[in-house]
Amino acid sequence: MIHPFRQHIEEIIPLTDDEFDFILSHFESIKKRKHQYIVQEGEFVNKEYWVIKGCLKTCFYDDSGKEHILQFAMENWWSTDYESFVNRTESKTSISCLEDSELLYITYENREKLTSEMHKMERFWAKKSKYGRIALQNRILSLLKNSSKERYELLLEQYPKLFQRVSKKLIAAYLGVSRETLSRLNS
Amino acid sequence: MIHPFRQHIEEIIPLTDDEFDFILSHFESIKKRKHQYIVQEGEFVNKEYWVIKGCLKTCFYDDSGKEHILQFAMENWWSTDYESFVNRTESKTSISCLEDSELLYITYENREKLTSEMHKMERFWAKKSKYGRIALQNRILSLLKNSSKERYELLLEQYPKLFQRVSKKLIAAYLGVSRETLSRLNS
DNA sequence: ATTACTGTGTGAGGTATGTCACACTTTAAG
DNA sequence: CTTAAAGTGTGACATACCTCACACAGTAAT
Repeated sequence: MIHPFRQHIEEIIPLTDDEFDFILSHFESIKKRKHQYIVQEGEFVNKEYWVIKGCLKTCFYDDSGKEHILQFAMENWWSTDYESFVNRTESKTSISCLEDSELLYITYENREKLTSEMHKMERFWAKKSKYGRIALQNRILSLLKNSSKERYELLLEQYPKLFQRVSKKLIAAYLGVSRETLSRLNS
Repeated sequence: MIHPFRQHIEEIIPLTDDEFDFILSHFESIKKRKHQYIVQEGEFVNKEYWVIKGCLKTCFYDDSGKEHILQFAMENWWSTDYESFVNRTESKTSISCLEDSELLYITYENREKLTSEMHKMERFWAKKSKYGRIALQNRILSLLKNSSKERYELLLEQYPKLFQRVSKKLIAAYLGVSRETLSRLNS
């Protein structure tokens, strides 16, 4: 059976067996239990994670202590505090497990090494970065132009599986409304 | 005098004279007047622009016809409908000039060509893409966690020049509030 | 100079959303 | 099994923000 991570990379760049083994040798795997943290606010993050199995949330808090969600990550998604990872600054967000999770991760140093040793991976990450940027841009568009109800429906349409795995409170924190308002959107 | 575009690239990657000339040969320049469009919604965008002089807005409209602003671009900033440019899809946004403007642009084909011919530029764009992603991420963080007043103050702090060149109506459309509300924030 | 257009501030009133409170159910922990 | 904790829905009320209206200043076009 083909490794799900290989399948993920090959959606963008075809690989030989040797190339995949070489890539994989730069990663480690790790298991984490529900409620455990992968990244804590204020840390210097030097790993980027890929979800083999499980579900993560990237969250942050406003001055009144209210939680907001930047991103969920389910199977085949990447997660890290991107700003901290790229700029070597303190993380503004925390990442934790919503379920018991199995992850691959690559350190900053290994990512740099792999980027320079293997041009295919430089191209892979460049593509990923482009797509990530487009997704974020569309989220901003949606935050500005759509009502809460519309944002709720768009999310439901795009990621129906999320609603079976994640509490409404967290969905609300992602959409930018209170859980009470989210609850009343259906009526 | 050093070309401002060279200076811009050299903030990330040092260049020889020949390298810069080679890069520049892939670009064209163009002048546009205030109110003219660079990109219109629905078009397939195949150019990426760099502002030598002037000011652009990237805007889009909700169902009620209200204008929202995704991005401003002043001197030394890049602008295009990134999704359309990367994915070869129809643009969701329009880009137009807020002042008479002077621009450099590169076509999609030339960008691909330059990326493959010159590894330094592949790295330059990869870096730019990373930074762009971080900026967008921070905008989402701000939209979720900060009040309108806080967003206003953060923008004023980060881009004071913008307020001397752009109407409050457009600032409001960028921040995601009505111009009336923006006007009342100061009191 | 005249006219139109755009930008800006401010009042009045409506609406969407937030906050607090409580009830009840479901899930997790000892 | 028992108890605590988290998730969910709903009512009552407060509030931030939107919309519409109007006034007036500044700018551009004829």
